[in-house]
This record gives sequence, structure tokens and C-alpha cells, in this order.
Amino acid sequence: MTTNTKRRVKAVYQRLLLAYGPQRWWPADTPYEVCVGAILTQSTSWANVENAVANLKKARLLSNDRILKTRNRRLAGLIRPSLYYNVKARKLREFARFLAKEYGGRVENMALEETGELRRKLLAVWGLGPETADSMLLYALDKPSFVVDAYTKRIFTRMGLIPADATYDEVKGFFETNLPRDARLYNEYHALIVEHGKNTCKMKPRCKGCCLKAMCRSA
DNA sequence: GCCCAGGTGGGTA
DNA sequence: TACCCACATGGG
Repeated sequence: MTTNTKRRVKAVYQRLLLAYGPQRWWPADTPYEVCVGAILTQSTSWANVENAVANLKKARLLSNDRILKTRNRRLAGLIRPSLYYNVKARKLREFARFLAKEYGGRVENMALEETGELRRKLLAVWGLGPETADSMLLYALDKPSFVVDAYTKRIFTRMGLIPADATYDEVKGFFETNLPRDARLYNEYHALIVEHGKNTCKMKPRCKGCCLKAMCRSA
């Protein structure tokens, strides 16, 4: 990995920060709420997730014990706005069962586990893929685990920094080797990528007015 | 009315 | 391994 690559990765961050300002993620009140949101936001816009989380709060079900005690059908009804509500209800309960069994139902106890080992355990839970697991590590536990999503790959592939067929772990590795190991930086960088993806990447004609245009091969 | 969003699991060849 | 499909709401 060249110092030039490191410079470009840093330059992208600075351009995004300048364009969108600090994002200060994750939008949630507690680490547990981050974990729930990470599951609910799978392939779903955040606005829909907010409605689903609000329903859970209103029903006083936003706790590991309550989710474990609630039937799938009731849970699914409450998280209906978040799309794929039946599978997501199961995912919430699978996570709740895991948290109860391994960590006494407390997210803070997860934080005591070594990051690599915890990531392996999270990935073994049904319904938790790499992006969801990394979101929990980074945004709920403040662990330096870079989160990769569809926007990340799209943006950095267009800039010629990442091959189009790169796997999730390869993209994650790209960022972790080209950035200082800093949870706050990873946090802000991913949040900025999402913000950028939601706005500029949809622009037509593509890249017009994009803050990364000067750095983008396909612009 | 159409498109797509802060993915993941399962089935098939 | 590499695809393809199911899941299935709501805002622009």
C-alpha cells in the first residue's frame, strides 16, 4: 500500500467532512438501541428504522429481556415500517438470545471481549452479517472496526482505489490499513460516506456537483 | 406509478 | 464458488 493511497483516502475524508460537516453518529440513545438499529437498518432507509424504533420504545420493548419475552408476531407488527419485518423480528430475537446467553443480556459486557473474537461470535449469530456486526462493534462499543456498505464500495471503486470484485473483508482491510486505527475516525468516515451516498451518488447526470468529482475516475 | 434504501440467508448448479 | 431470489414498507 503506497503512501499515495493513504493520502488519497485521507483527502476523500477531508473533502466529505468539508462538504457535509461532522455527522456524530450513531443516532440512538443507548448502545443497545444502536444494536437494534443496526439490525433494522439492513437494506432499509433510516427514516423507516426510526419509525420502527419509536414503536418499540412506545411499547416499552426496547430492552433485551422484553424482546426475548415478546412473540415474533407482536415484534414484527411493531417493526413493520422497517421492511422485512418478519425476518427482522427473528433477527432481533436471535441477537437477544445471544446477548443473554453470552453476556448476561448486557451490551457493556460485550465490550470486555477481545474485538476479533467478538466479531467472530457476532457473525455466528443468525441474521448478523459483516456490516451489522461491524456497526455494533464501532457504533455501540466504540471498537475500531471499519464499517463497509454498498456506498463505500461504489464510491471507492469509481475512484479506482478498490477493485469492483473486492469482498467485504478486502474493502474493510483497505480502510484499516490506510487509516490510523481510530474508532472516532472510522465512525465519522463511514457516516460521511453514507451521507454522501444518499445525496450525491444519486445525482443525474452522475457526479455533477459531487465534492469528490476531481478525484473520481468515472466522473 | 416507479424506484430504491446504512443486508442477509438460503437454494441451486 | 457464483449467482439468483425472498424478504416486503414508505418516501421522493
